Amino acid sequence: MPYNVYSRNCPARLVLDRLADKWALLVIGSLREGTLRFNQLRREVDGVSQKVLSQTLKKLERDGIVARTALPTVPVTVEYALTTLGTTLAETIEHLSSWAESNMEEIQAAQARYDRRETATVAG
Amino acid sequence: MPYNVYSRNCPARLVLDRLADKWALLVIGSLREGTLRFNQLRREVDGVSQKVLSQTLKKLERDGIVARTALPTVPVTVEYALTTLGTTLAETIEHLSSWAESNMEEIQAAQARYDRRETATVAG
DNA sequence: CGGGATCCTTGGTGATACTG
DNA sequence: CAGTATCACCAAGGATCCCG
Repeated sequence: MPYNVYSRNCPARLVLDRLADKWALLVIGSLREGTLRFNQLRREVDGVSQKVLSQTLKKLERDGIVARTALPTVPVTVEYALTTLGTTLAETIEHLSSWAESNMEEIQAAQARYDRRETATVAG
Repeated sequence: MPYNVYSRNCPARLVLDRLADKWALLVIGSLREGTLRFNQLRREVDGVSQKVLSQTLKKLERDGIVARTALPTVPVTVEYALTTLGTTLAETIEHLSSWAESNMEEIQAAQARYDRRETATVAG
């Protein structure tokens, strides 16, 4: 193989880098249920600022993952939806999401164990 | 349902937030092939600083995804490996990774299209 | 309503030096 | 080898204001 995914200049790594974006993941997940407008998305993805949401959507649009449609209403209405490509990605992300849901208890238990060891070390 | 994954205080979202970490993803991917030592990992994950690698490993250890073993050699040898939990996560990430590989060409094409439109708009 | 421009703060990042 | 500590730096992110 010419290069592996972990190499800085591997194209797949570039894609992966972008996917490893908390907000992008959350936006894609939100759009799985259907088309949303800018402020709907903003409310759905709790904690995202307007600036970052705007940036994120622009990137995703550029990547062909999200489609942006501006309706000529007054005031303007802008709709965001997943493209076909985006839908396949959303399914993949869904796996990650459900993994997180299934294993979060185990993770929290591990964290508690780790933290107890930490303080125990300090104490004794 | 009590809350959705996109809510700031949803436990699953907390897990997801952490997973949306480029370096964590890359580290987990690297460990899929087997145990690695600190500097091996550092070489494998191209571009990671030692500070960040250290932080990342500590988080992953806390989450019970990675196991850290210090061998009493001189100088000390520290090995990192995936736990059982980590292995299941690695499989999930693999899906994401292979999605990226399969679709990166389409993404790059979309980007080129987008950029052409951009400059076209500017030009005329 | 959607989103650009601006300012300002935080924290990620790299380089360097040091310890066990 | 496997880190920790420190510093200088820059870019990402939040808050705010404003416009079409």
